[in-house]
Amino acid sequence: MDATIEEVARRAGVSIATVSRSLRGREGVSPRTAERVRAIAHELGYSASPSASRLASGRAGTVAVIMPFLGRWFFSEVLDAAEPVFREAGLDLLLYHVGDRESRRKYFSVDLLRKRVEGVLLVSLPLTDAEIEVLHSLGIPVCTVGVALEGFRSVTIDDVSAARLAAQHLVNLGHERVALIAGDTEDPTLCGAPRDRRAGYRSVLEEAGTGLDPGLEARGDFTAAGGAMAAGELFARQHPPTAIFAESDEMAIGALGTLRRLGLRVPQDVSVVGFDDHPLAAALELTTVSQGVADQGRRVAEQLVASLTAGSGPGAGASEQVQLPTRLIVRGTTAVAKPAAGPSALAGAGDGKPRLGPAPGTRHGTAPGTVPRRNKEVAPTPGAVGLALPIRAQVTTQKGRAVQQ
Amino acid sequence: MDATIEEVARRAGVSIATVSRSLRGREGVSPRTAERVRAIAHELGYSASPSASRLASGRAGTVAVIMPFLGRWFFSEVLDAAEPVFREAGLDLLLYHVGDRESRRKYFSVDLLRKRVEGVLLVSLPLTDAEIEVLHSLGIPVCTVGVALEGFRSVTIDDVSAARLAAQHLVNLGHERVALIAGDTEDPTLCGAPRDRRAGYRSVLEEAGTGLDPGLEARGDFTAAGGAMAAGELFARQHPPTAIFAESDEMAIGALGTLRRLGLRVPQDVSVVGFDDHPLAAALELTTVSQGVADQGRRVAEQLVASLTAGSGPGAGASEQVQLPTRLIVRGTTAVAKPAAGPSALAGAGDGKPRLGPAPGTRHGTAPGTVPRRNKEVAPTPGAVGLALPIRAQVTTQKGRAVQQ
DNA sequence: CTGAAAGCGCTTACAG
DNA sequence: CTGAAAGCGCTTACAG
Repeated sequence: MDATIEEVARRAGVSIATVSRSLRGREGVSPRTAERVRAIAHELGYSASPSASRLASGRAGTVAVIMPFLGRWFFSEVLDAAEPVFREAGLDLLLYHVGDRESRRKYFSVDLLRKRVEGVLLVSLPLTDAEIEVLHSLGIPVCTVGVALEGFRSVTIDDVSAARLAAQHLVNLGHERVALIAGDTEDPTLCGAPRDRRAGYRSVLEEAGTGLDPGLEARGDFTAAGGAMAAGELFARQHPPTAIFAESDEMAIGALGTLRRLGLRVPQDVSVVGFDDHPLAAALELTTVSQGVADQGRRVAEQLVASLTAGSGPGAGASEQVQLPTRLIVRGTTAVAKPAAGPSALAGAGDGKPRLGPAPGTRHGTAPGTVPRRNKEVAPTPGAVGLALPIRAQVTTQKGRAVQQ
Repeated sequence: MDATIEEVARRAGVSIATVSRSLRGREGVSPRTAERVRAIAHELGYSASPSASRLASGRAGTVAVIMPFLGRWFFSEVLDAAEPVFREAGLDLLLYHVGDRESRRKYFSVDLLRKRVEGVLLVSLPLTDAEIEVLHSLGIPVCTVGVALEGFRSVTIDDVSAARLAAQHLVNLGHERVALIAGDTEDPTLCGAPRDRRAGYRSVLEEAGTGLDPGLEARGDFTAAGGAMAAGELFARQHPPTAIFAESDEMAIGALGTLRRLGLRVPQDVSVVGFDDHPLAAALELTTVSQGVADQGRRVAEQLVASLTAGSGPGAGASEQVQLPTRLIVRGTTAVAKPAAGPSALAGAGDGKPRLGPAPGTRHGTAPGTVPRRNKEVAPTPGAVGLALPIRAQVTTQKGRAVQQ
């Protein structure tokens, strides 16, 4: 089971060069010889030592996937979709989790990557100029997903347009106080998604003429707990919102929990839109913006594999920037704004203090009239177009009415 | 930046042997020399070629993490917790996703693992005897998490006892028709978790004297969509349950969605308990069994690293089986069974047909009196004890009452 | 089509 | 403490 190439060669009565050529399907070996060698290799359970063949050939046969989070849905979904592509291409997948600044410095010191991998897939990781410089100096293909980097191939969505879909949907429903639960937009190490989604949200509100209110923005850190906290803050303020757009489904679901505890009904009292189309969003009937995460993962992996096999051929170094379409999926958490609800409807929470505890005597649920509308309304973004133009998406209700929003 | 050890040696005026020793912190080098060599190596941006040093030393410096799913929460959480342990130990993490039978055969053909990694972490993957045989023949440390394998170290929980916590909780609340949403218990390739959780559930029901009703079990495939389907089936049957225990939070959340669509209130009409303590479970106030997934991931990684560094020392080959404790976390989705509700309460869904559509005029929500009780009631399992004894867990309510259940 | 040989860049006994 | 040299197990020009 632990045979070496020399043993195979001896057993087959050929040179090790011939064994190597036969096993790797090279030209220049007679079919008969090749076949015999393969049979013997199989019989001996031989397989080439990766380190030896890497050292001799100079090819690492490995790609690095670098992610800042492993536990969050977006990231594991990308990994799940990318992995089979690499496997198919015969590439080993070396996983790097860069969390803190410390590990970042370490991984981007070239040492860790150079001589070790022949390609890098960077997932939603924004980098400093110095880090980008390091990646360039690696001299190997680097592809990114979730964030576009100057000079590298990437697969992304248009976060501005995607966020506009969500915000516009709420504005179209008559909401005048639309809140944002943002990811961490302060941290410069975070990637462009939170920045762009916020920009999209703001642009819609500005166009709607409702003006921007800093009191309508809160931070949720892209986690359910963060979303729950953020919703708590929003409804503790002087003028609470009537609708919430959360930059991720996980935050939106956290917000739903808080709303229930506050005794606010969804969507009667408050509408909520998420972002991602997390599997649980469908289960919870959460209206959301689907960004086809699996697609992104698969595409970027294919992009990297292509860069690897293309070698230094024509266009290999070209920084192809693919932008995938997104769409709004209207489910049960959004509804027309109440005629003139005002803060009165929020009596239970409008006392100026966060009220995360339960509100006895109130209920949370989906109103009879709004539940039936499900999963039927989608609005594709321009896709592969990066302009933040006003979205006039085609929305089809279950009854078949086409609506311009 | 691409210096070789020879260049460093020349530059430092020493032999490459000395460079190697200095850089690896070996004994037998004068401090002065070692320091100078390190300085020059750093200046030249030198780092040893992994494949060369692996070939020369025979050590792979890499561990394989093998998982059947990358997208499901349990798996990404384990990965997230295990990764830093390997990084700390200077080990590369090679990720293997074995889904279909095809890729399994491939990965377990020894070739893929041998000569490539020096340790294997198997996540919740049940194996055939042949596959286990292959792992043994690898001759390297193999640790498993989520499932215990004969002859290998492992970190698991007592799934039987853990499931009993959930079922007993429901029985104690007076529920006489407790349903199970199981993972795939038919598939022999699935690991012991679904089998054991079902066993725990059944044992409680048998002890409770309510008897076992096959009509109270449905399959959910460990996904939210599967859980939603399963709940639909359960409530389409002749005698629907009044409580549900789902073998994962994702399935439980899917079930919650279905219940809402059916117009059934949680927990007034139906109680629901999940399994995992998924981050979203807290947000949704889902009563669940916490199994400390991050703990399991960290522990098993440490176990593997220990096996690696212990080498063939005393007890290195011992198959240490660690069993971590679980606990019930009572939140807002479980409540005392209705006095004598019977199928009447389920009028809207008791027509014998799956009724996944919305039920107009009904609401879903958390009752005033039950919401306040949150996150305070926990019941540790015996931990590290594998016996499926009747659980008499200590449960403390928010009001401080101690309850024997 | 086939083989002998150099070489990939390290590590590790073995001498000194 | 230090160095010269063998060797890890392959791949790849280079001859034939």
